[in-house]
Amino acid sequence: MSDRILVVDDEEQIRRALRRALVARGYDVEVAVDGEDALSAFGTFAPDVVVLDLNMPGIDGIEVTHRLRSWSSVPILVLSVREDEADKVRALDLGADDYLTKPFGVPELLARIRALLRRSEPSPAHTRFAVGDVLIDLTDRTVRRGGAAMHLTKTEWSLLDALARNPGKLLTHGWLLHAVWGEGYGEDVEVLRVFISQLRRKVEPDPAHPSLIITEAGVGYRWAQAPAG
Amino acid sequence: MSDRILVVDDEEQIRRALRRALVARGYDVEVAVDGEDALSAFGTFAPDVVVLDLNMPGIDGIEVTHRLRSWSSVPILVLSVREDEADKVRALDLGADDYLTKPFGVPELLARIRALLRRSEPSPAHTRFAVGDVLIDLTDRTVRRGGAAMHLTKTEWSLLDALARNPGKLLTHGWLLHAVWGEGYGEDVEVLRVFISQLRRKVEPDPAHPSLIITEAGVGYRWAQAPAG
DNA sequence: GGGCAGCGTTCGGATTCCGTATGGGGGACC
DNA sequence: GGTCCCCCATACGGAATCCGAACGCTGCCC
Repeated sequence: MSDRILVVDDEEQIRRALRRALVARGYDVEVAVDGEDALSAFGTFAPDVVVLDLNMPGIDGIEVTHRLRSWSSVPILVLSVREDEADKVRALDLGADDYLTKPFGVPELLARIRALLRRSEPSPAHTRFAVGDVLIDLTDRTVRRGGAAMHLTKTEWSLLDALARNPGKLLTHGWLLHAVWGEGYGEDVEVLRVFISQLRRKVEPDPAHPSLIITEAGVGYRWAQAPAG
Repeated sequence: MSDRILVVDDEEQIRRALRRALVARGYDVEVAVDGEDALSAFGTFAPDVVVLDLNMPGIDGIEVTHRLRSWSSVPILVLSVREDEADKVRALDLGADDYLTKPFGVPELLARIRALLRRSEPSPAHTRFAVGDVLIDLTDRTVRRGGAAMHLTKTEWSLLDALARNPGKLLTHGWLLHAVWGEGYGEDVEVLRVFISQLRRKVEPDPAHPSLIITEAGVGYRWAQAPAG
Protein backbone atom coordinates (compact mmCIF):
# COMPACT_ATOMS: atom_id res chain seq x y z
CA MET A 1 0.00 0.00 0.00
CA SER A 2 1.79 3.14 -1.18
CA ASP A 3 1.40 6.53 0.41
CA ARG A 4 -0.87 9.06 -1.26
CA ILE A 5 0.27 12.56 -2.05
CA LEU A 6 -1.83 15.47 -3.23
CA VAL A 7 0.11 18.10 -5.18
CA VAL A 8 -1.47 21.53 -5.51
CA ASP A 9 0.10 24.07 -7.87
CA ASP A 10 -1.23 26.34 -10.58
CA GLU A 11 1.86 26.00 -12.78
CA GLU A 12 1.53 23.17 -15.26
CA GLN A 13 5.28 22.71 -15.48
CA ILE A 14 5.73 22.22 -11.76
CA ARG A 15 2.76 19.87 -11.46
CA ARG A 16 4.23 17.66 -14.15
CA ALA A 17 7.71 17.66 -12.66
CA LEU A 18 6.50 16.84 -9.18
CA ARG A 19 4.15 14.15 -10.36
CA ARG A 20 6.90 12.48 -12.32
CA ALA A 21 9.39 12.60 -9.47
CA LEU A 22 6.91 11.30 -6.90
CA VAL A 23 5.45 8.55 -9.05
CA ALA A 24 8.96 7.36 -9.88
CA ARG A 25 9.50 7.13 -6.19
CA GLY A 26 6.48 4.85 -5.78
CA TYR A 27 3.97 7.29 -4.36
CA ASP A 28 0.34 7.46 -5.39
CA VAL A 29 -0.07 11.00 -6.74
CA GLU A 30 -3.04 13.22 -7.49
CA VAL A 31 -2.74 16.82 -8.68
CA ALA A 32 -4.94 19.87 -8.28
CA VAL A 33 -4.62 23.11 -10.25
CA ASP A 34 -6.08 25.55 -7.73
CA GLY A 35 -7.53 25.87 -4.26
CA GLU A 36 -11.05 24.83 -5.08
CA ASP A 37 -9.80 21.85 -6.99
CA ALA A 38 -7.57 20.95 -4.05
CA LEU A 39 -10.37 20.97 -1.50
CA SER A 40 -12.60 18.71 -3.54
CA ALA A 41 -9.72 16.39 -4.47
CA PHE A 42 -8.86 16.14 -0.80
CA GLY A 43 -12.26 14.70 -0.01
CA THR A 44 -12.16 11.95 -2.62
CA PHE A 45 -8.46 11.15 -2.63
CA ALA A 46 -7.77 11.22 1.14
CA PRO A 47 -4.03 11.91 0.80
CA ASP A 48 -1.42 11.16 3.45
CA VAL A 49 0.46 14.35 2.64
CA VAL A 50 -0.47 17.59 0.87
CA VAL A 51 2.15 19.53 -1.08
CA LEU A 52 0.69 22.98 -1.45
CA ASP A 53 1.79 26.01 -3.45
CA LEU A 54 0.97 29.23 -1.64
CA ASN A 55 0.74 31.61 -4.53
CA MET A 56 -2.34 30.71 -6.55
CA PRO A 57 -5.21 32.64 -8.08
CA GLY A 58 -8.64 32.32 -6.46
CA ILE A 59 -8.54 30.37 -3.20
CA ASP A 60 -4.86 30.60 -2.37
CA GLY A 61 -2.66 28.29 -0.31
CA ILE A 62 -3.20 30.21 2.90
CA GLU A 63 -6.93 29.78 2.62
CA VAL A 64 -6.61 26.11 1.72
CA THR A 65 -4.43 25.54 4.79
CA HIS A 66 -6.98 27.28 6.94
CA ARG A 67 -9.91 25.24 5.65
CA LEU A 68 -8.11 21.92 5.79
CA ARG A 69 -6.98 22.53 9.33
CA SER A 70 -10.48 23.17 10.56
CA TRP A 71 -11.12 19.45 10.45
CA SER A 72 -8.07 17.54 9.28
CA SER A 73 -4.55 17.14 10.63
CA VAL A 74 -3.09 15.83 7.39
CA PRO A 75 0.56 16.90 7.09
CA ILE A 76 0.87 19.97 4.86
CA LEU A 77 4.10 20.91 3.09
CA VAL A 78 3.96 24.45 1.82
CA LEU A 79 5.81 25.78 -1.25
CA SER A 80 6.65 29.46 -1.50
CA VAL A 81 8.99 31.80 -3.30
CA ARG A 82 11.62 33.68 -1.38
CA GLU A 83 9.77 36.98 -1.68
CA ASP A 84 6.70 35.67 0.11
CA GLU A 85 8.29 35.18 3.49
CA ALA A 86 5.27 36.63 5.27
CA ASP A 87 2.84 34.27 3.56
CA LYS A 88 5.00 31.34 4.51
CA VAL A 89 4.87 32.28 8.18
CA ARG A 90 1.15 32.88 7.99
CA ALA A 91 0.57 29.41 6.54
CA LEU A 92 2.68 27.86 9.30
CA ASP A 93 0.75 29.83 11.91
CA LEU A 94 -2.42 28.36 10.51
CA GLY A 95 -1.11 24.86 10.96
CA ALA A 96 1.06 23.95 7.98
CA ASP A 97 3.78 21.54 9.05
CA ASP A 98 6.81 22.52 7.00
CA TYR A 99 7.87 24.56 4.02
CA LEU A 100 10.17 24.60 1.03
CA THR A 101 11.37 27.67 -0.82
CA LYS A 102 11.26 27.65 -4.61
CA PRO A 103 13.34 26.71 -6.36
CA PHE A 104 14.14 23.51 -4.51
CA GLY A 105 15.77 20.20 -5.34
CA VAL A 106 13.78 17.03 -5.71
CA PRO A 107 15.89 15.12 -3.16
CA GLU A 108 15.05 17.71 -0.55
CA LEU A 109 11.37 17.51 -1.36
CA LEU A 110 11.48 13.75 -1.03
CA ALA A 111 13.29 13.97 2.27
CA ARG A 112 10.70 16.34 3.72
CA ILE A 113 7.83 14.18 2.53
CA ARG A 114 9.42 11.14 4.11
CA ALA A 115 9.78 13.03 7.35
CA LEU A 116 6.12 14.01 7.34
CA LEU A 117 5.01 10.47 6.59
CA ARG A 118 7.23 9.04 9.27
CA ARG A 119 5.75 11.42 11.79
CA SER A 120 2.22 10.24 11.16
CA GLU A 121 3.08 6.58 11.54
CA PRO A 122 1.71 4.96 14.65
CA SER A 123 4.38 4.98 17.31
CA PRO A 124 4.50 3.15 20.61
CA ALA A 125 3.29 6.11 22.63
CA HIS A 126 3.30 9.81 21.88
CA THR A 127 3.68 10.53 25.51
CA ARG A 128 7.28 9.62 26.21
CA PHE A 129 10.57 10.59 24.64
CA ALA A 130 14.06 9.26 25.06
CA VAL A 131 17.17 11.00 23.76
CA GLY A 132 20.61 10.03 24.88
CA ASP A 133 20.36 9.81 28.65
CA VAL A 134 17.38 12.18 28.76
CA LEU A 135 13.89 10.80 29.38
CA ILE A 136 10.72 12.86 29.06
CA ASP A 137 7.24 11.84 30.16
CA LEU A 138 4.48 14.23 29.11
CA THR A 139 1.82 12.72 31.36
CA ASP A 140 3.83 12.62 34.56
CA ARG A 141 5.49 15.90 33.68
CA THR A 142 8.89 14.47 34.42
CA VAL A 143 12.30 14.92 32.84
CA ARG A 144 15.22 12.75 33.88
CA ARG A 145 18.76 12.83 32.70
CA GLY A 146 20.89 9.92 33.70
CA GLY A 147 18.36 8.88 36.32
CA ALA A 148 18.37 12.22 38.10
CA ALA A 149 15.08 14.13 38.02
CA MET A 150 15.33 17.55 36.43
CA HIS A 151 13.19 20.37 37.70
CA LEU A 152 11.34 22.41 35.07
CA THR A 153 9.46 25.56 35.95
CA LYS A 154 5.89 26.10 34.90
CA THR A 155 6.78 28.15 31.82
CA GLU A 156 9.61 25.86 30.80
CA TRP A 157 7.28 22.90 30.97
CA SER A 158 4.57 24.66 29.03
CA LEU A 159 7.06 25.35 26.27
CA LEU A 160 8.39 21.80 26.26
CA ASP A 161 4.86 20.46 26.12
CA ALA A 162 3.96 22.67 23.16
CA LEU A 163 7.02 21.51 21.26
CA ALA A 164 6.96 17.83 22.08
CA ARG A 165 3.29 17.39 21.30
CA ASN A 166 4.05 18.47 17.75
CA PRO A 167 7.12 16.41 16.90
CA GLY A 168 8.71 17.28 13.57
CA LYS A 169 6.39 20.19 12.97
CA LEU A 170 7.77 23.65 12.40
CA LEU A 171 6.23 25.91 15.03
CA THR A 172 6.42 29.64 14.45
CA HIS A 173 7.42 32.19 17.05
CA GLY A 174 3.89 33.51 17.08
CA TRP A 175 2.37 30.07 17.51
CA LEU A 176 4.63 29.22 20.43
CA LEU A 177 4.11 32.57 22.11
CA HIS A 178 0.38 32.08 21.90
CA ALA A 179 0.55 28.50 23.09
CA VAL A 180 2.72 29.27 26.14
CA TRP A 181 1.98 32.86 27.08
CA GLY A 182 -1.53 33.17 25.72
CA GLU A 183 -2.94 36.28 24.17
CA GLY A 184 -1.26 39.61 24.44
CA TYR A 185 2.31 38.50 24.13
CA GLY A 186 2.21 39.24 20.45
CA GLU A 187 5.61 38.98 18.85
CA ASP A 188 7.98 39.25 21.79
CA VAL A 189 10.50 36.80 20.45
CA GLU A 190 13.12 37.87 23.01
CA VAL A 191 11.35 36.13 25.85
CA LEU A 192 10.91 33.04 23.76
CA ARG A 193 14.65 32.92 23.11
CA VAL A 194 15.45 33.15 26.80
CA PHE A 195 13.24 30.21 27.66
CA ILE A 196 14.39 28.13 24.71
CA SER A 197 17.90 28.61 26.00
CA GLN A 198 16.99 27.57 29.53
CA LEU A 199 15.05 24.59 28.26
CA ARG A 200 17.94 23.42 26.13
CA ARG A 201 20.24 23.57 29.08
CA LYS A 202 17.99 21.23 31.01
CA VAL A 203 16.84 18.90 28.25
CA GLU A 204 19.46 18.72 25.50
CA PRO A 205 22.14 16.07 25.80
CA ASP A 206 24.61 18.70 24.55
CA PRO A 207 23.07 22.15 24.97
CA ALA A 208 25.74 23.83 22.88
CA HIS A 209 24.77 21.68 19.88
CA PRO A 210 20.99 21.27 20.02
CA SER A 211 19.65 18.01 18.64
CA LEU A 212 16.15 18.16 20.09
CA ILE A 213 15.04 21.76 19.73
CA ILE A 214 16.04 22.93 16.27
CA THR A 215 15.96 26.62 15.46
CA GLU A 216 14.57 27.67 12.11
CA ALA A 217 16.01 31.13 11.62
CA GLY A 218 13.45 33.85 11.13
CA VAL A 219 10.54 31.47 11.55
CA GLY A 220 10.49 29.47 14.74
CA TYR A 221 11.53 26.17 16.32
CA ARG A 222 11.05 22.50 15.72
CA TRP A 223 11.06 19.44 18.03
CA ALA A 224 13.21 17.02 16.12
CA GLN A 225 12.68 13.84 18.02
CA ALA A 226 10.11 11.19 17.25
CA PRO A 227 8.48 9.76 20.35
CA ALA A 228 9.89 6.49 21.66
CA GLY A 229 8.65 3.82 24.00
CA MET B 1 -11.03 -9.74 25.36
CA SER B 2 -10.68 -6.36 23.68
CA ASP B 3 -10.48 -3.07 25.52
CA ARG B 4 -13.60 -0.96 25.74
CA ILE B 5 -13.58 2.69 24.74
CA LEU B 6 -16.31 5.26 25.28
CA VAL B 7 -16.21 8.17 22.82
CA VAL B 8 -18.05 11.35 23.81
CA ASP B 9 -18.47 14.12 21.24
CA ASP B 10 -21.39 16.19 20.05
CA GLU B 11 -20.21 16.32 16.44
CA GLU B 12 -21.63 13.50 14.36
CA GLN B 13 -18.71 13.60 11.96
CA ILE B 14 -16.10 13.12 14.65
CA ARG B 15 -18.05 10.39 16.40
CA ARG B 16 -18.25 8.42 13.20
CA ALA B 17 -14.61 8.89 12.31
CA LEU B 18 -13.40 7.88 15.75
CA ARG B 19 -15.69 4.88 15.96
CA ARG B 20 -14.49 3.63 12.61
CA ALA B 21 -10.82 4.10 13.44
CA LEU B 22 -11.11 2.45 16.84
CA VAL B 23 -13.23 -0.48 15.74
CA ALA B 24 -10.81 -1.16 12.88
CA ARG B 25 -8.12 -1.29 15.53
CA GLY B 26 -9.97 -4.00 17.42
CA TYR B 27 -11.42 -1.97 20.25
CA ASP B 28 -14.94 -2.34 21.58
CA VAL B 29 -16.48 1.10 21.04
CA GLU B 30 -19.54 2.88 22.36
CA VAL B 31 -20.41 6.50 21.55
CA ALA B 32 -22.27 9.20 23.45
CA VAL B 33 -23.54 12.45 21.98
CA ASP B 34 -23.50 14.63 25.09
CA GLY B 35 -22.65 14.69 28.77
CA GLU B 36 -25.83 13.15 30.06
CA ASP B 37 -25.61 10.39 27.50
CA ALA B 38 -22.00 9.81 28.47
CA LEU B 39 -22.74 9.39 32.16
CA SER B 40 -25.47 6.86 31.59
CA ALA B 41 -23.47 5.00 28.95
CA PHE B 42 -20.57 4.84 31.38
CA GLY B 43 -22.66 2.93 33.86
CA THR B 44 -23.80 0.23 31.45
CA PHE B 45 -20.72 -0.02 29.24
CA ALA B 46 -17.96 0.16 31.87
CA PRO B 47 -15.22 1.38 29.48
CA ASP B 48 -11.48 1.00 30.02
CA VAL B 49 -10.83 4.45 28.54
CA VAL B 50 -13.01 7.52 27.99
CA VAL B 51 -12.30 9.86 25.06
CA LEU B 52 -14.06 13.07 25.94
CA ASP B 53 -14.69 16.26 24.01
CA LEU B 54 -14.61 19.30 26.28
CA ASN B 55 -16.78 21.64 24.30
CA MET B 56 -20.34 20.30 24.36
CA PRO B 57 -23.73 21.83 24.97
CA GLY B 58 -25.50 20.96 28.21
CA ILE B 59 -23.30 18.96 30.58
CA ASP B 60 -19.88 19.73 29.13
CA GLY B 61 -16.64 17.77 29.31
CA ILE B 62 -15.43 19.55 32.43
CA GLU B 63 -18.55 18.56 34.29
CA VAL B 64 -18.39 14.99 33.01
CA THR B 65 -14.78 14.72 34.18
CA HIS B 66 -15.80 16.08 37.54
CA ARG B 67 -18.64 13.60 38.01
CA LEU B 68 -16.77 10.58 36.72
CA ARG B 69 -13.84 11.27 38.99
CA SER B 70 -16.03 11.35 42.05
CA TRP B 71 -16.41 7.60 41.85
CA SER B 72 -14.25 6.17 39.08
CA SER B 73 -10.58 6.22 38.18
CA VAL B 74 -11.05 5.28 34.53
CA PRO B 75 -8.42 6.93 32.31
CA ILE B 76 -9.83 10.04 30.62
CA LEU B 77 -8.40 11.47 27.41
CA VAL B 78 -9.67 14.98 26.81
CA LEU B 79 -10.14 16.61 23.39
CA SER B 80 -9.95 20.38 23.13
CA VAL B 81 -9.32 23.14 20.64
CA ARG B 82 -6.24 25.26 21.08
CA GLU B 83 -8.23 28.31 22.16
CA ASP B 84 -9.62 26.54 25.22
CA GLU B 85 -6.37 26.33 27.11
CA ALA B 86 -8.06 27.22 30.38
CA ASP B 87 -10.66 24.47 30.04
CA LYS B 88 -7.94 21.96 29.32
CA VAL B 89 -6.10 22.86 32.51
CA ARG B 90 -9.30 22.67 34.51
CA ALA B 91 -10.06 19.21 33.17
CA LEU B 92 -6.57 18.02 34.07
CA ASP B 93 -6.97 19.49 37.55
CA LEU B 94 -10.16 17.52 37.96
CA GLY B 95 -8.41 14.30 37.10
CA ALA B 96 -8.27 13.93 33.32
CA ASP B 97 -5.15 11.96 32.39
CA ASP B 98 -4.02 13.38 29.07
CA TYR B 99 -5.17 15.71 26.33
CA LEU B 100 -5.17 16.13 22.55
CA THR B 101 -5.67 19.34 20.63
CA LYS B 102 -8.04 19.36 17.67
CA PRO B 103 -7.48 18.68 14.93
CA PHE B 104 -5.40 15.59 15.62
CA GLY B 105 -4.33 12.55 13.64
CA VAL B 106 -5.78 9.13 14.24
CA PRO B 107 -2.36 7.52 14.80
CA GLU B 108 -1.68 9.97 17.58
CA LEU B 109 -5.01 9.24 19.20
CA LEU B 110 -4.31 5.52 19.05
CA ALA B 111 -0.87 5.99 20.54
CA ARG B 112 -2.24 7.95 23.47
CA ILE B 113 -5.00 5.46 24.11
CA ARG B 114 -2.43 2.68 24.19
CA ALA B 115 -0.36 4.69 26.63
CA LEU B 116 -3.36 5.14 28.93
CA LEU B 117 -4.26 1.47 28.77
CA ARG B 118 -0.72 0.46 29.54
CA ARG B 119 -0.63 2.85 32.45
CA SER B 120 -3.80 1.51 33.98
CA GLU B 121 -2.64 -2.09 33.95
CA PRO B 122 -2.77 -3.76 37.34
CA SER B 123 -0.32 -1.72 39.37
CA PRO B 124 1.79 -3.61 41.86
CA ALA B 125 -0.39 -1.98 44.50
CA HIS B 126 2.75 -0.97 46.26
CA THR B 127 1.68 0.84 49.32
CA ARG B 128 4.82 0.88 51.41
CA PHE B 129 7.55 3.47 51.36
CA ALA B 130 10.83 3.68 53.19
CA VAL B 131 13.06 6.69 53.23
CA GLY B 132 15.72 7.36 55.82
CA ASP B 133 14.38 6.13 59.13
CA VAL B 134 10.78 6.81 58.08
CA LEU B 135 8.48 3.95 57.16
CA ILE B 136 5.08 4.51 55.54
CA ASP B 137 2.38 1.92 55.00
CA LEU B 138 -0.70 3.12 53.17
CA THR B 139 -2.78 0.01 53.83
CA ASP B 140 -2.11 -0.16 57.53
CA ARG B 141 -2.24 3.62 57.70
CA THR B 142 0.87 3.75 59.78
CA VAL B 143 3.92 6.00 59.77
CA ARG B 144 6.95 5.19 61.89
CA ARG B 145 10.14 7.07 62.28
CA GLY B 146 12.89 5.22 64.02
CA GLY B 147 10.42 2.71 65.44
CA ALA B 148 8.13 5.29 67.01
CA ALA B 149 4.63 5.51 65.54
CA MET B 150 3.56 8.93 64.30
CA HIS B 151 -0.01 10.10 64.51
CA LEU B 152 -1.55 11.63 61.39
CA THR B 153 -4.90 13.37 61.37
CA LYS B 154 -7.62 12.47 58.90
CA THR B 155 -6.84 15.29 56.50
CA GLU B 156 -3.14 14.63 56.68
CA TRP B 157 -3.74 11.01 55.75
CA SER B 158 -5.95 11.97 52.91
CA LEU B 159 -3.27 14.24 51.53
CA LEU B 160 -0.49 11.71 52.01
CA ASP B 161 -2.60 9.09 50.33
CA ALA B 162 -3.34 11.29 47.32
CA LEU B 163 0.34 12.03 46.88
CA ALA B 164 1.83 8.62 47.49
CA ARG B 165 -0.60 6.79 45.25
CA ASN B 166 0.70 8.82 42.33
CA PRO B 167 4.46 8.48 42.75
CA GLY B 168 6.49 10.60 40.38
CA LYS B 169 3.50 12.35 38.90
CA LEU B 170 3.02 16.08 39.19
CA LEU B 171 -0.25 16.80 40.97
CA THR B 172 -1.63 20.30 40.55
CA HIS B 173 -2.98 22.39 43.39
CA GLY B 174 -6.45 22.03 41.94
CA TRP B 175 -6.16 18.26 41.68
CA LEU B 176 -5.00 17.88 45.26
CA LEU B 177 -7.63 20.23 46.63
CA HIS B 178 -10.28 18.28 44.80
CA ALA B 179 -8.89 14.94 45.91
CA VAL B 180 -8.61 15.86 49.59
CA TRP B 181 -11.22 18.53 50.24
CA GLY B 182 -13.73 17.66 47.54
CA GLU B 183 -15.82 20.25 45.82
CA GLY B 184 -16.11 23.81 46.86
CA TYR B 185 -12.55 24.35 47.92
CA GLY B 186 -11.70 25.66 44.51
CA GLU B 187 -8.29 27.25 44.43
CA ASP B 188 -7.58 27.87 48.10
CA VAL B 189 -3.91 27.03 47.89
CA GLU B 190 -3.24 28.47 51.34
CA VAL B 191 -4.86 25.58 53.14
CA LEU B 192 -2.96 23.14 51.00
CA ARG B 193 0.31 24.79 51.95
CA VAL B 194 -0.43 24.56 55.64
CA PHE B 195 -1.13 20.85 55.47
CA ILE B 196 1.83 20.13 53.23
CA SER B 197 3.97 21.79 55.84
CA GLN B 198 2.46 19.73 58.67
CA LEU B 199 2.78 16.55 56.67
CA ARG B 200 6.41 17.22 55.92
CA ARG B 201 7.15 17.72 59.58
CA LYS B 202 5.78 14.28 60.33
CA VAL B 203 6.96 12.36 57.29
CA GLU B 204 10.10 13.91 55.88
CA PRO B 205 13.44 12.70 57.23
CA ASP B 206 14.58 16.31 57.13
CA PRO B 207 11.51 18.58 56.93
CA ALA B 208 13.61 21.64 56.17
CA HIS B 209 14.94 19.98 53.00
CA PRO B 210 12.08 17.93 51.55
CA SER B 211 13.04 14.81 49.65
CA LEU B 212 9.63 13.12 49.51
CA ILE B 213 7.18 15.90 48.79
CA ILE B 214 8.64 18.11 46.11
CA THR B 215 7.10 21.49 45.44
CA GLU B 216 6.61 22.65 41.88
CA ALA B 217 6.29 26.40 42.14
CA GLY B 218 3.08 27.79 40.73
CA VAL B 219 1.77 24.36 39.80
CA GLY B 220 1.56 21.80 42.58
CA TYR B 221 3.45 19.04 44.37
CA ARG B 222 5.03 15.72 43.54
CA TRP B 223 5.70 12.53 45.56
CA ALA B 224 9.28 11.81 44.61
CA GLN B 225 9.78 8.38 46.07
CA ALA B 226 9.22 5.10 44.24
CA PRO B 227 7.45 2.50 46.35
CA ALA B 228 9.67 -0.01 48.10
CA GLY B 229 8.99 -3.33 49.73
C1' DG C 1 35.07 44.88 5.20
C1' DG C 2 31.42 47.15 7.41
C1' DG C 3 26.71 47.17 8.72
C1' DC C 4 22.81 44.61 9.89
C1' DA C 5 19.61 41.14 11.38
C1' DG C 6 18.72 37.17 14.04
C1' DC C 7 20.29 34.29 17.66
C1' DG C 8 22.03 32.57 22.37
C1' DT C 9 23.36 33.60 26.91
C1' DT C 10 23.93 36.10 31.20
C1' DC C 11 22.47 39.13 34.79
C1' DG C 12 19.50 40.97 38.19
C1' DG C 13 15.34 43.64 39.89
C1' DA C 14 10.41 43.11 40.44
C1' DT C 15 7.02 40.07 41.40
C1' DT C 16 4.88 36.10 42.54
C1' DC C 17 4.88 32.08 45.27
C1' DC C 18 6.07 29.33 49.31
C1' DG C 19 6.82 27.66 54.30
C1' DT C 20 5.66 28.17 58.79
C1' DA C 21 4.12 30.29 63.21
C1' DT C 22 0.08 31.64 65.39
C1' DG C 23 -4.47 31.62 67.09
C1' DG C 24 -9.61 31.58 66.76
C1' DG C 25 -13.46 28.62 66.29
C1' DG C 26 -15.99 24.49 66.41
C1' DG C 27 -16.88 19.63 67.19
C1' DA C 28 -16.19 15.34 70.14
C1' DC C 29 -15.83 13.41 74.28
C1' DC C 30 -15.79 13.12 79.10
C1' DG D 1 -19.28 22.99 80.95
C1' DG D 2 -14.58 21.98 80.29
C1' DT D 3 -10.91 20.05 77.71
C1' DC D 4 -8.74 18.38 73.90
C1' DC D 5 -7.98 18.05 69.13
C1' DC D 6 -8.34 19.38 64.63
C1' DC D 7 -9.27 22.55 60.82
C1' DC D 8 -8.05 26.47 58.49
C1' DA D 9 -7.63 31.83 58.04
C1' DT D 10 -4.02 35.14 58.31
C1' DA D 11 0.52 37.20 58.34
C1' DC D 12 5.24 37.72 57.04
C1' DG D 13 10.21 36.66 55.94
C1' DG D 14 12.41 34.28 52.43
C1' DA D 15 12.86 31.64 48.10
C1' DA D 16 11.75 30.79 43.31
C1' DT D 17 10.46 32.55 39.01
C1' DC D 18 9.79 35.66 35.30
C1' DC D 19 11.32 38.53 31.80
C1' DG D 20 13.48 43.01 30.25
C1' DA D 21 18.00 44.61 28.93
C1' DA D 22 22.61 44.19 27.49
C1' DC D 23 26.30 41.90 25.08
C1' DG D 24 28.81 38.93 21.94
C1' DC D 25 28.43 35.84 18.13
C1' DT D 26 27.39 34.36 13.39
C1' DG D 27 26.00 34.66 8.70
C1' DC D 28 24.48 37.60 4.98
C1' DC D 29 24.09 41.57 1.94
C1' DC D 30 25.81 45.61 0.01
